[in-house]
Amino acid sequence: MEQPPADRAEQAVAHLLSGRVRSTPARRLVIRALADSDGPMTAAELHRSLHSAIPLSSLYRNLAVLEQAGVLSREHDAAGVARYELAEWLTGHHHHLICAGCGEVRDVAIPPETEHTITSLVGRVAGRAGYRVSGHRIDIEGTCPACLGG
Amino acid sequence: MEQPPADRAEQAVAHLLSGRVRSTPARRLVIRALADSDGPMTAAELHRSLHSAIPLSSLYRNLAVLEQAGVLSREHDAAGVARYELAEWLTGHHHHLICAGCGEVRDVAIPPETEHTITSLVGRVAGRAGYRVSGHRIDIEGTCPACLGG
DNA sequence: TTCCTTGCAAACGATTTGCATTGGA
DNA sequence: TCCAATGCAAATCGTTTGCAAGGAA
Repeated sequence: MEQPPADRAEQAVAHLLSGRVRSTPARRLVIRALADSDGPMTAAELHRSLHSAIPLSSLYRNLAVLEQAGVLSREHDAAGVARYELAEWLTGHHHHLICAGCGEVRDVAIPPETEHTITSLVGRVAGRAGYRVSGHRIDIEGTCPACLGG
Repeated sequence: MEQPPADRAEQAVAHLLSGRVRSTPARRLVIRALADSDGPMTAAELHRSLHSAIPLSSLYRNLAVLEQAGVLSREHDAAGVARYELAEWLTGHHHHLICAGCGEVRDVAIPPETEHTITSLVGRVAGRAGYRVSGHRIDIEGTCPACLGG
């Protein structure tokens, strides 16, 4: 969004090396695929997109390593399947547009002023409940153009 | 939130009957348990809370029926486990406070004016992407009081 | 050498389903 | 009566793990 996918991928790899995490071909492939995607991907989607170059078990193991390294984050979609994307410090803060028809998840950014409003509101509401806030996530549910025109 | 749990449970049962869905003891138990909860519950939590009165397979089947009937909704938590709660037309619109420590999910409401602001903003952002919006969900991630004091 | 990573196959846990039986309207 | 709901056991599917082999530092 703010910067080209290739740069984000580089940053991610650099971050790995700065820790004690190896940069392997498989990991670079995964990072690249996620950097090029316009939304979080499932393990199966990654597997397909990489033409089965990485067996599912290795893929899952690498996803776990990358998640622990802080390079990517995991969530679960409406079907309960895990979806992975680059961590927010790489992609920039954003939210998700989720199609009720086909289930696709697409990144979307909202204006900084509104983000700011939401952030402070969220802090106030959570503080009232005694929580210390670490972040928030907004999922916008709707129907995508493709499913609308069907 | 706006109305006592018992009323919501009654409304839910009435809604079942108004459709072609039977009101069975198991379903009433599930509805009552969810109406009394202050956050979405997993099938395992429901099973435990009902002292195993309903076998897991029947529980899952009833949850599916109730979801299709529009009486409850399903989401998936960070662990990928399904959590069920009464549908919003019964509970009123609300969001979730999620503890990163223990994983508990708690209902939280935010002020109507802010909701309104968010709703219109969300509509604008999604519209720009060609989506027709049907709703939104905000998850506030943080640490609950219990986990903070540990 | 010494770990870390790999790939296969087997194990896992949440959820679903087949089937015979029970029960509500 | 009759279709829907039940309960058990077995199957399913995404995900995880044991283990032996391969690679990088």
